[in-house]
Amino acid sequence: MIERHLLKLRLRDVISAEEEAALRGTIVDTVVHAANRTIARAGESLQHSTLLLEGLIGRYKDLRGGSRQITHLHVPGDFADLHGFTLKRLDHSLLALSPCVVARASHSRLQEITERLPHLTRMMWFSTNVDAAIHREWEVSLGRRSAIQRAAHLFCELQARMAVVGLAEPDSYALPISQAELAECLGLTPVHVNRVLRDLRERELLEFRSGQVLMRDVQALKRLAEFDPDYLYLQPLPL
Amino acid sequence: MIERHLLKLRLRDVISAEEEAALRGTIVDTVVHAANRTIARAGESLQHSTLLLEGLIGRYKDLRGGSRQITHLHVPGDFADLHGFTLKRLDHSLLALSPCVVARASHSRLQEITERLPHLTRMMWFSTNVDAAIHREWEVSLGRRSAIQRAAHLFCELQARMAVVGLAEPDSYALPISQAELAECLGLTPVHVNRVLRDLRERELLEFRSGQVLMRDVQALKRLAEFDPDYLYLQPLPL
DNA sequence: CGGTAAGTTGACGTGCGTCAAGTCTCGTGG
DNA sequence: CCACGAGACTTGACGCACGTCAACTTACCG
Repeated sequence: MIERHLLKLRLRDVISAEEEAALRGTIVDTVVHAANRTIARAGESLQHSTLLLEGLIGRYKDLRGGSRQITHLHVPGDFADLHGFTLKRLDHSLLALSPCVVARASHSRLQEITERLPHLTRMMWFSTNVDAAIHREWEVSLGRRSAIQRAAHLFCELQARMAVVGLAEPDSYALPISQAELAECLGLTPVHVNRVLRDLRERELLEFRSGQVLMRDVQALKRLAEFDPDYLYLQPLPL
Repeated sequence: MIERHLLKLRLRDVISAEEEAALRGTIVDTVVHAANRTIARAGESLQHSTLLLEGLIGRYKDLRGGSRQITHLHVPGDFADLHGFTLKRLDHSLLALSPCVVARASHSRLQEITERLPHLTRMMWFSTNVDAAIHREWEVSLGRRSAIQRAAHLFCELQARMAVVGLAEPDSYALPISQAELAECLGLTPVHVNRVLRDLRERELLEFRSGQVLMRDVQALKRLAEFDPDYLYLQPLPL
């Protein structure tokens, strides 16, 4: 159930059997969400954190005027709102971008972990800090990169993150998301995203069709995006 | 020394005398940095976290081509890189935007806190999660708000955060930063920031001159920015 | 009083937004 | 099997917010 999450944690540091059991013990149930459903709304107070098992989840914030910005994409194995454990209410909403299966981790059991298992607590803290590092990289994209670089960077990031949990080939992966939703990640309009995708296709860098990403020239794509995976913290370093 | 940091924490929850002492005990020394000096460079491994006592610090990332994006501004009382405790190396650099006084908190003593003081550990975790919430709001600004809204939003955010640590009046505060650095926060060029500031001035919303912010019409400014301080988590909620 | 960095302004260019009219895809019901 | 509708995608024409370039002013400091 939480195997993919453990894969990610163990990339960083050793997780003992006791820690693994404690983590498994936080899960109280499993829920299925249909595509395009809001899973949690900004401002709600929380009793659980959402661990994504299957599908794609986006964190987003609405603006007056009806537009919205997706601030983070979650792949299977990610906690979508582990930060909700200390924040108690969310400043953003959660959206199922595709049909999703999620496990729900009880905050009271997470609290017990923080009382008894300092090392595992540091690992959970670490997870939320990596999320923040991803936010920073998205700020750089939104603030300083051109539309095509932004798109290329996002595709590179998702390949790297999906690969960790066994969901990506070196040059392809499933990304069940519409161009309009991509636009909400990239701070662009759907029309311009469409043009950027055509551009990437015509340059023979990448194709994105019917929820499938095919990287035709991984090296050139990473060069265009200035992609450096260091900010994902995928190397071992004991806590 | 760490009074301003305690002010922020105590806005959220009670800090016991033992916890306060432990926090004070993490500080090993105090360092002064001149303006425009890089305090820590992306990629370096860390033994300390930086608590800002006086001045302004920015987190930034460099891009090929020489431009850079500032992803977060720190005011006195903030840890600029508490996340460095679990990340072990930074994905961004730290820049003293004005002359700064910082206290350095030893990671080994922070580690002891995580072993002995679960509640204080949750408070520190909370702090880094608020930083992430601020990153999200900046993503919204960079992705979806116009230049003038972005600027207005940043000025509102900094007023709220400075006020918490006693460094802002309801309508004014010191912000020792150049227009070029503002541009690096806002994802704009210095030239355009200059025009936006003139626009804000001519609309009689806000003046920014010689490092001083004067909000001439706070209500209208917040309306323009769509500023809602919920994402700063300034209300009490026990952990 | 001269040098340097910060701020200001105007003329002009362009990347992305807007608007509008398609086409393509696919699920549903006749 | 086809008709239909709805949503996703595509494309072209045009507009504008912000970028670029360059000249100038102001503030500050030695």
